[in-house]
Amino acid sequence: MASISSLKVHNSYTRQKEIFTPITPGHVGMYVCGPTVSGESHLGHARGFITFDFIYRYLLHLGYEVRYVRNITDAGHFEEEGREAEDKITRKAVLERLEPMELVQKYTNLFHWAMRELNNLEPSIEPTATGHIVEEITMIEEIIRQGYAYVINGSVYFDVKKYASEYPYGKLSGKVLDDLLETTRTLEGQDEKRNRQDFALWKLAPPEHIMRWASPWGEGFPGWHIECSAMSTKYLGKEFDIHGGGMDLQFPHHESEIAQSTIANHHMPARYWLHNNMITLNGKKMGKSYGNQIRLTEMFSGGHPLLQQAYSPMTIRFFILQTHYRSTLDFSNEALQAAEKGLKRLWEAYQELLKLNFDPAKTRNEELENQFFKYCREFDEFMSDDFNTAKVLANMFTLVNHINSLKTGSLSKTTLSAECFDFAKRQFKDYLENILGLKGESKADNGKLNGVVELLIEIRKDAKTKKDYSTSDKIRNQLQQLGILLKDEKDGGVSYSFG
RNA sequence: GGUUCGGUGGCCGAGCGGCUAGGCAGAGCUCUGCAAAAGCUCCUACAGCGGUUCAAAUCCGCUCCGAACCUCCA
Repeated sequence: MASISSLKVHNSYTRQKEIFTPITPGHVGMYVCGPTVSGESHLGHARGFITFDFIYRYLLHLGYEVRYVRNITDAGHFEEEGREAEDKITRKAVLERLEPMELVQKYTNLFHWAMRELNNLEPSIEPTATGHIVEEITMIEEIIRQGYAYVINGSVYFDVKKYASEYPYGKLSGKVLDDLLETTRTLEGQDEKRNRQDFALWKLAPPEHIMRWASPWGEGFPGWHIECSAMSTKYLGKEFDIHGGGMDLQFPHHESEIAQSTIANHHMPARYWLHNNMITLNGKKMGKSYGNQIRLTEMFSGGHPLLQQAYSPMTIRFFILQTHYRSTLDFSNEALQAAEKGLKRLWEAYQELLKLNFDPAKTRNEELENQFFKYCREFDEFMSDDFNTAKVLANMFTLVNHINSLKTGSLSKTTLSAECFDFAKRQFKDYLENILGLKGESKADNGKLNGVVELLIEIRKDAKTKKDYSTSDKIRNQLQQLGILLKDEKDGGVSYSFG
């Protein structure tokens, strides 16, 4: 088992791999930016949430007590700074003629369903932005008190220029304030802000807005960035261990969180900033701005023009695990189909491994044994090196080949020691199921159906004995059409699986 | 335009100074009544050009190409 002290993570803030040392020994506080529930999640979202899921699972595996906080953004925020402020949820609600909270509920439910399908563990706390208006207002008041925010016409803005003159604003995202000044587009209606880079902490709600809350500055709604700062502070403290999210959130979202917390709490919020990379489609980031997202419901059903078939949740999870989380991952049907087949082969070999045991009648293969020990031990090493799931899987596949060889292939006359089998089984189970979060997907486990299939196998066996191959092939082919695959094993037995 | 990060075999992707991951696809063979699965074998790449080094996909420089962020975005 990997020791806790050897975990290394890539910290976006310092741009290097660092040894992970928690603030409170044995405990980890992790905050991950959750979904905005004004629409359906797509493949790109899945990558982020799967990434932080296996990170969470690995921290648990190492023995940490983890408090994993992932928020739900259910309060709309302005579409674009400077333009006419509009509450996203309100806007869509008007279009769809739904109550804003009805929409929030619908997409929250859908999000939870997708997370379960993908086998993501539930976070320890899943706070909502609208449930923490009080904390958000309190934090804004503190920032005003410190002199880093100003009130204008019922809205509150963070004074980025003043902050940047005293603190390293832009370090996380690699931005220089002067560059931002030059490159920020000229937008209408920016007049009320002192500087264009200033961001809203609180926005006055126009009369037509439905979602609105009373505040010292009038009725309005919180800025996007303040939600996360208020909720992470409340549940994880002024300084916590890990802050995660997609790379596209580094600026302005996470940069702003750092500024807010630094002023209100006198602390950088997180020690380690972890960011997952994007999924691309034809070389372009999958995302709202490009209108090229494939929703999770579409992935699972195959109902999208770009999809040649449906892809199961585990196929998608495996597809994502095969790439390091900080690399871009390119979507294609070919890649997904490769993932589907690879996962099937891996999972079946894993099931075989669980059945294998030391066989005193066979020769012990010490060379192979050493390889099993080495490769299985390396799982720990790879995961502890910034969560390299791709390398863990590569090792597994090498062992898949050996497992199959031991069973029926070129190594079938040899065996491994009981200790070796035990270790390999334990490592595979820990990693595949507990850490990578994969699971079997065979649909039917119906006792009656199994009975019927077994009966048909008996009948087919009789036919085969009589060399009545037309009957035996008919049974096999018909079952195959129903998605039930029969395999004649070498020992004369027959196995079946629901495809 | 600024900042950052990339360009690896038919496709997807690890690796980031020496030991030429892995998956999928393709070819041949073995097993099998035939299939399927599995095994064995083959296909062996690092954008281009220079440089550093005993040794470079890996370090440095230049060129070409691409992406992300600078605006809501996982």
